[in-house]
Amino acid sequence: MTDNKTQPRRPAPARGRPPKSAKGPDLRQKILDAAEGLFARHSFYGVTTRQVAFEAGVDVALIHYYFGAKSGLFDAVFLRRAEILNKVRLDSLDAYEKTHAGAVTVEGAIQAFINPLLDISLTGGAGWKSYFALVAQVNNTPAWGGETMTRFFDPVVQRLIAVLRKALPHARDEDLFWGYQFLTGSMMLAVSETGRIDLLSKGLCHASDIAAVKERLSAYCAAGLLTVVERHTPSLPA
Amino acid sequence: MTDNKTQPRRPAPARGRPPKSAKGPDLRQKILDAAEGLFARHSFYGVTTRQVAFEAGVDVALIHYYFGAKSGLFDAVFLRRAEILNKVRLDSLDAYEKTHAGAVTVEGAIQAFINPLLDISLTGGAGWKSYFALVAQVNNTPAWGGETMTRFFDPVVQRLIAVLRKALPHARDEDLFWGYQFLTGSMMLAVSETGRIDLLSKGLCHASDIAAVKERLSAYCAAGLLTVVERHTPSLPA
DNA sequence: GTCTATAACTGGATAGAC
DNA sequence: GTCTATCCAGTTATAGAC
Repeated sequence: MTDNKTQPRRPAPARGRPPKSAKGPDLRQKILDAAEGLFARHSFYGVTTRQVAFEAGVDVALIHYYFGAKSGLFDAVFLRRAEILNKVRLDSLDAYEKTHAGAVTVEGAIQAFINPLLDISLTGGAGWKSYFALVAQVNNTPAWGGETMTRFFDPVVQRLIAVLRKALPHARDEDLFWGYQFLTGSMMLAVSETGRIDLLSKGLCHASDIAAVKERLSAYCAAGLLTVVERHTPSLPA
Repeated sequence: MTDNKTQPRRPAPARGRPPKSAKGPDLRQKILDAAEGLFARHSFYGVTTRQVAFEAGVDVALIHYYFGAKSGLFDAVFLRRAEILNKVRLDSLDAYEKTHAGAVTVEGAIQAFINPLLDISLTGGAGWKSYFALVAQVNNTPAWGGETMTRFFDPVVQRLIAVLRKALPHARDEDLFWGYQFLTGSMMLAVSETGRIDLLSKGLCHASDIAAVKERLSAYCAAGLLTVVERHTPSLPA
């Protein structure tokens, strides 16, 4: 978001977590949870602060107290899990590179990038599922999607590209970037669980079946990337 | 859309095109054009009917006269090009099957499905670009995206699946459906041109470069699908 | 920190003149 | 068909009491 025309006018009373009072339910988190679910389903403009307040069991004014303008709430929702997700994925890529030094494969690198996300979707609960749906939505928003995705997630992606370069030293960068673009499109649509595949397959497949995605997605992307790269470097050494 | 709680109350005075008066600019189309661009960039709730009216150079009341409620306008935008697109793609798949009877390949089928869309994006102008961005956005909307995509585009997709079955007679349907799911995620993100790849690649690649997509996407998806299918049917005949 | 009350405004929609 | 004028429900946001 970072909507330039609606800055929070309050002096941002609570940066980070609520200063004192480790009070039970932690209303700040409840607001974020409610907002996350609603934004994921109905987009930024499709949700009112009142709905968020109602869903969180909280007064409307409290939202402004904690987050300033509505766009501040959105940013907070987006940032909260981005930090966790980035750390998990960077660690995964680091670990893969360390344990496979000199024997880095395309599929291995892609798995190290994709699987942490799918594992979180499998075990992280409803909050994470909403979050992924939200990211998928932002990913496909021309107005500010490209910029937001870049701002929050670029470091991990650059890290993935770097590992892929080791696996494919003769690949052209254009092919790696386009390959990543295709990958992220598939991955984000899969974790946003829109239910389309249920309808399309007449109940044979389920969008919520992330295990089925995990079984297939990295093989799919790895084979695709390899083919694209090979078309441009016909005689692959090694 | 098909928002159940806000039905157009007017008796839908103009179904199809404005009855008489083949008057120059055709305001109905101008409204649709304006709405298409705005919805694509800012989503349904992010656009007001007043904005649409302003952009179209038309009075707000006229929008309600032609389309009833706001959701009616959205549906009209979505439907207008869906009909054209479906026809083009069905024809393309038919033509491919006829000219390659008995020698249907995965990549050929996928090209027959993807390329008409990419060609339209390449030559169809700004309206079509907006339309694809809009479809991409709907595709990733959990609330009604799955249902809407199914309603408008299922026949073509089922047709693609049928052709793929001929190319891969031993493939399991689950793999074909998941393969399609991955394909549509990549394709729709590519044609929504969010500009992310420009930032990510620091200017090396351009989201608007649909020719680059066309060079790579069908090879990518075909290789991916083939790999997924093969993993489950190790000894491929033919 | 939390809630009440309300200001200030924007939104969709329509009646009725032309 | 198109525009003027307007209704009014619902929105963000805040001031100020507790």
